[in-house]
Amino acid sequence: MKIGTKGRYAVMAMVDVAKYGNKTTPVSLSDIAERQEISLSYLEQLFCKLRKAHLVSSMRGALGGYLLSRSSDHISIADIIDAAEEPVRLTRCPSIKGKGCMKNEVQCLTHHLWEGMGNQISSYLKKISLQDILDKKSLEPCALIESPSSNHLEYSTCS
Amino acid sequence: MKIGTKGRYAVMAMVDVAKYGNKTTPVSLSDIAERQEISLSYLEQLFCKLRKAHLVSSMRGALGGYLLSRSSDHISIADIIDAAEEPVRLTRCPSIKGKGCMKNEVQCLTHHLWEGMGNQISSYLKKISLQDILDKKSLEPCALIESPSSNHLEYSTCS
DNA sequence: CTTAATCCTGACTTTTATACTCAGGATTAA
DNA sequence: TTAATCCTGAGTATAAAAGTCAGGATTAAG
Repeated sequence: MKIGTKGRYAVMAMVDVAKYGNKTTPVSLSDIAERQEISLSYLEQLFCKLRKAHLVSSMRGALGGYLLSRSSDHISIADIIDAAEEPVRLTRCPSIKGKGCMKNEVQCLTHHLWEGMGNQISSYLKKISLQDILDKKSLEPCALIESPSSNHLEYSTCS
Repeated sequence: MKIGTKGRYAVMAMVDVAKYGNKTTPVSLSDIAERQEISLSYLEQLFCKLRKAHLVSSMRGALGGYLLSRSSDHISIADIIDAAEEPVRLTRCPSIKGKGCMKNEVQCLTHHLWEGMGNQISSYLKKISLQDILDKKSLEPCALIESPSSNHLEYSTCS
């Protein structure tokens, strides 16, 4: 899993749909574009993916727009990012997932690390739902405890 | 914190130094380049940063090379990545760290999320030392528990 | 004291991925 | 019939990443 603007925009847009839509009234992309300051065409691309991932359903025609296809507490952030962001595989060796790879030892030693980190991120994002974001209760489970000296520890502080 | 090849190469190179060097014999970049299949000039750039971050010390001249400047169990992966990777700030609003930002509500709701995630990653990587990687005990603390359906959950499976 | 191996540095180029645009079609409420 | 919307693919432009190059500084060994 990787997180770039695409994923971040997708999350923002979904929060917008969750906030301004309900079961009967869909939210149009042009409204989202305006509120979130994201280009309309770019949103169209994103929602194409979100729809294919069954996170939203669309209503075409005038007064159309998008609706969440499940309730906001059953959509996790990981769901959204998985849908929006294309999978990256910055790999150099032909290891099959699960099976270890056969190359140079030192290189392979680090595989566990990246896998572990990916799991860490995705398990974190799986625990957080759209509704949690609306309720602002996204932060508690993760201890902010310290990172006093280490600056530039920002992943992307701000959307 | 962001992780690209730069950070990954840096970790691989540091593991290499930890493995093939000791207190008296430094490891030359040309050896690392060959073993890890990373371009020499690129390594030179990386080690410039690693040295400035006091993670390695250099010995110039023939038979020179790099040494860890602390023992391998006192160097965390977070240390290495912080040193190698330049900080990203994919931000659109002028919020100051700590202080909340003043813009549009939905945008700001997601800030907590990204901050939490950054903390999640860095606290994970802080717990893992170079020595842990050599000992292959990097994976245990992080539960691999499940990710059955969700494929492309790879951050970067392979170096 | 010369040489070869190394570190050191900045500037440059190439490549790739991202972010974004554009053009046009399909659908449907009013 | 019209205007608002979704829908899609192809194209472009920008920026960041990855990698190269050229040349200097330092030093162990012969």
